[in-house]
Order: sequence, then structure tokens, then C-alpha cells
Amino acid sequence: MSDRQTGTWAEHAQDVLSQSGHRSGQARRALLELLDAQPCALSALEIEDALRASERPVARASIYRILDELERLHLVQRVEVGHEMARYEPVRAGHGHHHHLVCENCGTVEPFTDERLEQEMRRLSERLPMQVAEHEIVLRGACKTCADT
Amino acid sequence: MSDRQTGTWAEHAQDVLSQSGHRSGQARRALLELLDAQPCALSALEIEDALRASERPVARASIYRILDELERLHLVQRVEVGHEMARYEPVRAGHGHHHHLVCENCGTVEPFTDERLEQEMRRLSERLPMQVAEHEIVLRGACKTCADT
DNA sequence: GTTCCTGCAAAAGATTTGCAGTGAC
DNA sequence: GTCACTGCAAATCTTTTGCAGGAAC
Repeated sequence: MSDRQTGTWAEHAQDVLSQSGHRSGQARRALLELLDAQPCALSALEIEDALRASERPVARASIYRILDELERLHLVQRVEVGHEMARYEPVRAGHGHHHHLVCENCGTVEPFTDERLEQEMRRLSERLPMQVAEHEIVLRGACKTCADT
Repeated sequence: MSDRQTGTWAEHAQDVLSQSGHRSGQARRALLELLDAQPCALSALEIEDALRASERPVARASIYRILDELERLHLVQRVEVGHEMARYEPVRAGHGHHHHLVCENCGTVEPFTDERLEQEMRRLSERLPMQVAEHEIVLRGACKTCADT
């Protein structure tokens, strides 16, 4: 909220982390940079593979621990898109908020945004018997490629 | 679509099952009745416990197999509400379609419905580059009880 | 009688935990 | 020097699979 708009999400995350008493290790740094470069959500195992493929592998347990902590600090959002494993993506203030299309055939996950939908969600949040902190919307079906086949 | 409106969901499910070439076993019958009596989604393990508590226990493997089949036939919907396991609930034509509020504090899951939201989803489905078959919406936050504490 | 349904036991896959060594501050 | 961070291995938990006996039609 009170951060400059300049700087990457990874830098922002580092700030938040150090302000909440964390030290800076290479595993978390690598993970933050990887996530920052992604257009959409990655699973823990995909993160492990990606980091192993680059020059800095990170142990699976560390990945889960780091993602856990990032989620607790609301720096990443966990997204459940289906039968598979959980996925994680950076939470970027303002822009970047989006939802997901999941192809039931090929499993592809794509992001989408819609302002009217967001308005509707804000209205809903007022009306419901709950203090709503976040929402998650998943649409399932056949993606263009699979529908045409 | 072409079924009478009378009869329970469990009966309807039995019909669909037999029409698609399934026989009728006691495990599936017990599971259908249990699901039919629930107001909201149950996990496979909760189903196992509930059935064991009643007079007709069903093996865990059977529960998963049956839920799988029911999902394939669109008789139940799988709902992912968080870190926990998957949950399943009956799909009732027309009425009964709803979404979920999840309390991040106590884990309670509650259903809600909203017609304007559904309209918005229909509009969205037309506009997106995907043949949308279903949608799932989860709101997270603090439920009334937890928010007041 | 044939084929599906079910239970049991074992396997698989994702995620978590315990512990010891290394590194940040 | 202290305490957080990380890796490795083992454990845990949910879900899946293989197989054999029993039930439905």
C-alpha cells in the first residue's frame, strides 16, 4: 500500500519480507525472480523444474516452505485450477488481478480479466454475510484449439 | 433435461446411471443417498466417515471411483475450496446452482447464490475465447462468527 | 454365465516435517 | 554468535491402481 509504484514485484516482495523480519537467502531470491517473470500461475513442481533448468536449483521442500510464507504475507495467491496440483502467482497491487480459463481437454490455463465482473464481485462482497478478502473464479470448458478439433 | 421434475436427485442419478449402462450396487446407492441429503459439498474422506458412522460403510477406493464416475456424468460437481482436499456436491438441474464462501479462519464452507452474478457469467462466457462449460467461484474471508471475534 | 461393482492392499503423487549444516545480519 | 534459511530424507496425506471375490442382470 505505502510502497513506491516503481520497482518490480520481486523487489517489492523482498521489501515486505525483510520488513517482516526475514533474511535474504538465494533460494527465495531465485524463486521470487522466477515468479515475477511468469505471465500466469505455476505449480510447485513446475517451479522446481524451471529452477533446476536455470542455473540455480532449489530443493522441493524449500519451494513449498517459501510459497507458504509468501502466501501468508499475501505476496502470492494460490490458485486451484482442477484435479492437478495447486498453482501460485504473484499478487500485484492494482493491475495484474485476473482469473482463469482452464481447458478440460488439454489442461491449458489462461488468464483473463473483466471489469464488469469485478464490479459485480465488489457489489456481491457488500451483500454477503462475510468479510470478503479475496475471490477466485475459474471457468472450465474447451479452449479454442480443442473446440475446433 | 428430459426427466420429470418429481423424484429426488438420488433417483435421477440412478436413472442416468442405468441408462448409461451401469448396474446398481449398494455402495453407490448409499453414497447417492448421503450426497442427496447434504446442503453443501463433502470431501471423499468426510463421505467415508459419514457412511461408516451410518450402518453401511463403503471402502475409500470405491468412494473415489464412484465420485469419479458421477463427475464424468455431470451428476456431481467437484469443488476446490482451499488447501484441503477436493469436495463434491450434487448437480441439480435449475435450482441448486450455487457458489462458495470459505472462511480463512475456521474453514467453514457456505453456499450462496446471486442471479446478477450468473447473468454476468453468461455474458462473460460469450465473450471469452473458450467454449465455457461451467464456472466456479470461491470467495474467501472471515465469516460472521470469526469476524466478530 | 458374463460383466460390472466392490473391498482390500499396495502404489503413486503432492505436500509437510525433522534435523543438521550453512549463511545472513 | 545467534537465528533464519536451505537441503536432504523420511513421513504424511489424499487419491489411484491392481487384483480377486461377489453381485447384478
